[in-house]
Amino acid sequence: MTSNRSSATMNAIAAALGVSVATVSNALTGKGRVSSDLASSIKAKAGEMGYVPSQAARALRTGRSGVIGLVLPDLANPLFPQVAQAIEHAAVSAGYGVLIGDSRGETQRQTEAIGRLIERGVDGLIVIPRRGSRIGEVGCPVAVIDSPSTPGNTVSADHRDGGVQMGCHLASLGHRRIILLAHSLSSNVQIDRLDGLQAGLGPQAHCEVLLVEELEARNGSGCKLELATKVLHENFTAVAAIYDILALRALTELQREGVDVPGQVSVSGFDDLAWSSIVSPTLTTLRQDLKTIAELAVDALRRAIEETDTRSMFLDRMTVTGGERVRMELVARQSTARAADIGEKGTGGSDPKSSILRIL
Amino acid sequence: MTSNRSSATMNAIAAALGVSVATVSNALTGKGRVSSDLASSIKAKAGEMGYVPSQAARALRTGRSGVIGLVLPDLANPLFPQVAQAIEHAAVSAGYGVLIGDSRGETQRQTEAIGRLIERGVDGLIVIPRRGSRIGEVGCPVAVIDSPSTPGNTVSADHRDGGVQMGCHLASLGHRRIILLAHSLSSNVQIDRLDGLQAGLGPQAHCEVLLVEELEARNGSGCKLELATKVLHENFTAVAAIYDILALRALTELQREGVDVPGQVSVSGFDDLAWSSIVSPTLTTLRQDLKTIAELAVDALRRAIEETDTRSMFLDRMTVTGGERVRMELVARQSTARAADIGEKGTGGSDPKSSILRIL
DNA sequence: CTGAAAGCGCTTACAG
DNA sequence: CTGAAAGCGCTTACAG
Repeated sequence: MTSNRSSATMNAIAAALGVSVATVSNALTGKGRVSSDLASSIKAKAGEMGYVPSQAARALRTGRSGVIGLVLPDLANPLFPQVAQAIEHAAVSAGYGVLIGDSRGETQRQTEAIGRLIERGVDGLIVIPRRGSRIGEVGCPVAVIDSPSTPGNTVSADHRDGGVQMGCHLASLGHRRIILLAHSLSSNVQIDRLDGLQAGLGPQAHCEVLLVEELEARNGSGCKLELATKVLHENFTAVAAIYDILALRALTELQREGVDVPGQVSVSGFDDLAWSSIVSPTLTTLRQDLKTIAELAVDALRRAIEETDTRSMFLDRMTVTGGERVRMELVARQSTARAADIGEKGTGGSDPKSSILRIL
Repeated sequence: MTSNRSSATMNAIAAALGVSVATVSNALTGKGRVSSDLASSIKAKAGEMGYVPSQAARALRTGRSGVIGLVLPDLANPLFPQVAQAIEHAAVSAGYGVLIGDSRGETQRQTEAIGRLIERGVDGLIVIPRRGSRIGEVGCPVAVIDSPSTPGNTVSADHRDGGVQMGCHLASLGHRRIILLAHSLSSNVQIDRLDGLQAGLGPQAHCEVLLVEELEARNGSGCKLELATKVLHENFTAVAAIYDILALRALTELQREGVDVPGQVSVSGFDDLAWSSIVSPTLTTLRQDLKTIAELAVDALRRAIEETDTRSMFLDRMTVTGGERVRMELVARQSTARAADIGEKGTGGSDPKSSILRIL
């Protein structure tokens, strides 16, 4: 059944009330061409009969499905679900349904997913492109969420500014020798963050960029980062990771080697994943304002969709642009706390090391 | 546009070829009532003209949207994305689109989400119910993924057996005093896992169940678990957490207190989240076979949907049952390794403590 | 303010 | 094997 198995149709309502379907339609959609008395009795009847409009019929007639597609590079990646949740919410609030398409990390699947969603009749698409891929013309409006540095980007967190914030934060805590831990330079997001970090730390800071992709190419995936040695022997006092997963990897590895965080070295991440406030020490990170990003994306898409109807059908280039940047929010937690602050956090009290060793 | 803005219709194809739309339809849907010659030339023409079928028209006519709804308790929860990914894949393979509905952790929203998806015309629903909630009659087929102990459950991982596996694993490593770390007993999944753990550990084991929900009710959310004291003073040798997030919390807290994992205490989780193999030490856990679970759920739903057409429309009770259990797979990693094994893992070599201290 | 009618693009008995 | 026709449930000019 296209809708509820036993749902009444407009025809049934019209028959029950002795009016025409046109009037029922006008009353129910609130176009206002019906006397308010009739309108209310129609609405009452509709409720009573359990009327549920047929989206299929409406879509066929109006050419609008009321559904948008969400294309994600990899649903299993920990940040995207939060994005998906935010977009689902924004879309539902705007009256859209959300059809998902997962690229599972492959560019080709991304193209396939887009194709499938379009065939399903979506009115528009929100795409978080796979690293380094670009979205071509697809014949329907597309809002892209990526990095401000990505051409065609519609909206994204201001990753560079986030980096600047974190850089300033670390600099203000006195850090001068910092390891910048990234995965790969093929991602605009990572480049923006690194760039911001360096800018925020300032010229007097000595930074060393560690690329996990390279390390793993040499030593196998899941290899040690050898951070402890570096920290201890080369006097680095902070590890600024480009996203929380890397921070977690660094944090646990350091702890395992007996290095105290934040006593001997501070650790920070990006994105504020669900567990960031649950690990010990809790992780200093930057939170994306996914709610705002989602709302801006959905809104830009909605406008583009509406414009499509108004404008000529020949207009096939439909990429929504705008390039809005949404500010990230610094969340300072224990992993970058100064010794004096650690006690206040309420969980470091009985930590034997953090109260003895520290370098800042 | 319901589909591609400039897509040809069957009418256009029929006109171009001088045949009837009925024939075009029959040829394109492969119902086989058309001569193979004509069929191929119609298909060729369709391809050439860039024909994309209108899902809306098809849905209106057939009463089937070809879309199923996926209702999740909380997309932001780390396990569900993996589930969503698996279901998206299974559904797409079965020819369905997937509309998402997120309950954001509230039972009421769950009901709303179900309603919205039904109004959008989904053919059926896959629901992962919120803890403790039950899905009432909704007027369309529903497959439930939860715990075998949940009434109306269609398919799920065999959480109890997973617990048994982990229990046996720990017992075989010599553990006799184990802390069982759970969040709450209001979840069937957690109860099943705990139950299995205790069964697997056997009667000679001394288990203590620690409920984080209770702890946090007393000491505030994010409070310390005070595991180190317990482990050190009460001679517990293992912490078996009911899911990976709790294991991570335990692991980092223990490490921070200077307790060596697995040297002094083993830690294990459930679910094999993305970061489980990246933390140090890597986490011993149980992997759900989400691919199989998703396929079984989609398949059960598909059968129920097809049955709906065949059977009387009066049949409104449509909950798909079955109660299949899918075996979980134990993934033994460093966090429960015996000392002799740690060197072999290739990353514990330079760990000063794990090679010195151990209790097993 | 209300209604009759056309039509969105398909599929499906039913004839031929 | 092929086609003419009806109809899925809506919305939207157009008349009245």
